[in-house]
Order: sequence, then C-alpha cells, then structure tokens
Amino acid sequence: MIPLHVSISEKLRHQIDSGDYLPGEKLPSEHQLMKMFDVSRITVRQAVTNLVNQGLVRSHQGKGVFVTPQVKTAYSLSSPLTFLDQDVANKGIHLSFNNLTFRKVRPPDQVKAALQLESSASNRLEKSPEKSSMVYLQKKLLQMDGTVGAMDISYILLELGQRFGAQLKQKMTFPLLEANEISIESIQAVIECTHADYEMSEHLEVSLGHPLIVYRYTAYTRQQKPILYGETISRADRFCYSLTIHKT
Amino acid sequence: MIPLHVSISEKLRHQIDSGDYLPGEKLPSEHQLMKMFDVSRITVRQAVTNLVNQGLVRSHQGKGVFVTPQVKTAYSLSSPLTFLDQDVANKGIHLSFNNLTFRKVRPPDQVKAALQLESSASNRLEKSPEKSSMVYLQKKLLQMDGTVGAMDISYILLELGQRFGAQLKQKMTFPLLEANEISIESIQAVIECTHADYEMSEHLEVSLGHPLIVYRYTAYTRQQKPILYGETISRADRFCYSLTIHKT
DNA sequence: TTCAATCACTTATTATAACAAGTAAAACTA
DNA sequence: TAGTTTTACTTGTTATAATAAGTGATTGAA
Repeated sequence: MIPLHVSISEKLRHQIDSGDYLPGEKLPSEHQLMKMFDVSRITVRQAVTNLVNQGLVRSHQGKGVFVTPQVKTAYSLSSPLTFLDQDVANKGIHLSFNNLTFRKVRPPDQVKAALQLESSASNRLEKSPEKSSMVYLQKKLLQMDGTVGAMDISYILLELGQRFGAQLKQKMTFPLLEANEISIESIQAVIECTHADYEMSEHLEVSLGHPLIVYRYTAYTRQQKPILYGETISRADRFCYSLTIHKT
Repeated sequence: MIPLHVSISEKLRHQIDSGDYLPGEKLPSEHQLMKMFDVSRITVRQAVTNLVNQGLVRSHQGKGVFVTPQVKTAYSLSSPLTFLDQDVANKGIHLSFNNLTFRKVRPPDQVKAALQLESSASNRLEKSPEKSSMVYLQKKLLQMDGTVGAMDISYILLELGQRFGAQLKQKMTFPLLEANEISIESIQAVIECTHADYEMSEHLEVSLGHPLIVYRYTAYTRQQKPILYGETISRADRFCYSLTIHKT
C-alpha cells in the first residue's frame, strides 16, 4: 500500500503536469491542503517535501510553495572545444564571476593524480613537503545575467598560477591561457551528480541536499601534459550539458 | 541561526567523512541518536533525512540506516563512438536487460521534433492521425551484474521497428542496427539530472525523488537522418559519464 | 531437527500541539 | 503624505505520542 503523503503528492504532481498549477504559481497553503485532503499538517508537509524532492516546486518561508519553471541552460561540450564563456555568450547570456579564493595549496591526492605530480617525495621525506608539488587553488562563483549559476573550483600548476595570478582573478581561465599561447589541446572530463553540502548550499542559494551537476575536467596541452584540473558545480535544476559524438 | 537538525546532520556527516562510520556500516538507531543528542525523534529523523538527501546514507525499514559506499560506474561517451554494451563489457561487467514495453505509439512532440517527423498533417486532418507518423516505443530495464542499473526508453522509426521487432526485444539496439548495415554516424546528446517519480522509483528501486542522471540521445545515420531517439535514465548515485574533447 | 510462532528492535506513517520566523498588506501615527 | 507599527498569514522547527510494518533472532512445538 502506498503512503497517504505519496498519494497526495502524486495527485498534486498530476495537477501540475496537467497545468492546473502553472509554473511560478502558488500552491494552496498548508492549511488549505489540510482541509482539501482532510489530513494532518505533517502529512501535507511530507507531500510537499516529495514535490520539492522531485524538483517540481520550491517553498519559501512566509510566502508559500511555488511551481518551479523547468527551463535549463545547456553548456555545449562538443568538439571542437568551445569554452564556457564563449558558449554562454553565444546564447546571449552575460557571464561574470566573483573570485572567492586564490591561493597556493598542497594538492589533494585526486588533484595530484590528475596533474601527474609525483607523490613519492612525500613518502620519502614526511617532514618536508616539497614546495615543488604545490599548486594554485581558485574558487569562482559564476553568475549568468546576475544570478548565481555555478561554482568553479580549479587547481592550476604552480608556474602558471604565479605567472597569471592577477589576471586569473579577473578573466576566465581558458581564454586567458589561449591568449598567452598556452593552447589547451584536449580535455578529459566526467559528468556526475552530487548533492549540496552546507557550504555549497549557501553559495548556490539552494537547500541542503539540492542536486548539483558536476563537470570535472583535466585540461591537457600538447604532449598530453596536464596543466589544469577543476570542477564546475552547477544547480542541476538549471543546467545541463549537450554534446555531439561522431563515429570516427 | 542554523536549525538543530542541520547541526546534527553536519556532525554526523563529518563523522562519516572522517571514517567514524565506514561505508556499509550501520548508524546508531533513531532511539540511540535521540539519547546521544538529547533531541526528539522528529529532529533525529530530519537529520537522517538530510543525510539521505545528500546521498551519504540509505535507510531500510526494520534494519537501520547504512552509510552508502560511494562507487560509481562511468559510461564512456568519447569519440570514436562506443556503445553501452561494449563499453560496459570492457569494464568486465555483465550487461542484460528486461524488455518491459515494445509497441507502436504516436510520438510525443519532443520525439516528433527530434526524429523530424512532420506534425503539420495532424493540424490539417484532426480526426485522422496519419499512421505514417507512428513510431515504436521500447522500454528496457538494464541490469549490470544482475542488479538494476538503468532504464532505457527509446523511440525508433516505424520501418525499423517493424523490421527488427523480434530482435529488438532480445538484443541491444545499437549493435543490432550496426550488424544490419545501418550505421550510426553521429549522436546528439544531452546529459541532465532529474528526480525519480513514483513509477521510476519502483523500477530503479530507489525512493521517491531520488536523483537520476539522464542521457538523452538522438542517433543519426548518413545525411543527418535521425532514426532513433531515447533516454537512458540511471541512478545518479551509481553512474556517471566520462568523455574526452579534442580541440580540432 | 525442522519449521512456525513469537518477540525485540528497527524505521515508516500519521496525528496533535506549540512556538519561531519570514512576508506583505493593513492600520496607525507623526 | 510618509514612515512605522501592527496584524494576519505563510512556512520552518521541535516536541510527544501512538500505531504500522519490516527484519532477524529466539523460542517453542511437531
């Protein structure tokens, strides 16, 4: 037997699908739903939570529960390689970013592996972590047309971070490198879903556990030399990735 | 001020991260957590729900709450085009599927557009929907090493559905077409996240609202002729997509 | 010994209740 | 009129309570 709250959320879902409640519109208040379905508030709240979890509505304290407009912006990943800012500009969206962090750090294992930095040194000499294995960490909050869109966390080789420090804080990374004759020849990437932890929920203005889509990339120059590793983390309800694959 | 349930779930999250609770291990029961944190059961349950929403734990009625092992299988999308079964086989995983549905249907608008089927006919002759605009719908439940992995919902051109009907129910679509001299030259795809509705939650054995990763594809033969449109819907906690992009 | 019933423990569902806190409009005051 | 306060309505948080239902081990009967 299916629970009461599920049968209620399914009823509401069908009403949303059939257009009884239009995108942006307000659902009846909890008190109204209690009377409509003759159930307790806890059951109504569970039903609404189901809809929130399905990404169909969003609730705002003091205002109500509103049907989410389902419009997604697609990032293009197709060959030939286009960069995020270029791609977004093509769609007529204004892209800007806030530099949250830019500092030298010891790379996490994952980053070390991706950038092919030898970790054997730290095994031999535990007490003197070599400076040569440091990298620059940058955190950027990307904004599309003024609204928060994504968080980009990237690690760049020490020498490049030092050379372009000031400019990295103001310009997008890929075009900046290209403009300085450092050509990105290929990108190895993974796309996956995660959930917002508390920190990310604050930055991206979503609730705890909100689904996020992660584009995890390693950029290579000629000779397969990795120079940049990063993650672009976006709200999964607002963004997706498009690509074209050819046979040969 | 952050809510009690968030501070509790954050504490537990850090304990999980630091290895106090290992993957597969059981968290203390609700009753124990009530005593540990000196809060009511409703608060404990909210805290656990937060962890579930973050994909860190899974609860099982009658058994307890268990830390989720974070292992993901990656589907490769890189050029040259490899097909799912081939790709999975390379990883040493045994792939099989159950055919849930195979029948002729009128294509939804989205499918019509993707497969470039003219919809003007139905505007002119409302009462006689043309048979020529029908397609075959197939729903498959894919299993990796016996456990449910993904649902594939695809629409194939009428003529191909009729010609390969019996075989489509038993073999993977792409290799079957290739084996019959119907070469897929390119694929246009979008990767996005959604949430399990009630039907999908039953099929993929997840809870309502569980995050899913969708690979939505249109396959083209020579001359950019679209012949197949579909969606592969997987559990976002178990699968991701990998790809390589080259500059030229 | 084997199978079924029972029991203890677990999470799931649902109800009632009270207070906190955000929002917006109405009412009131200067 | 302009600005502030109040009020009504909204969702958010937390508590107590009772029952349902799934799981697994123990108990007991054949």
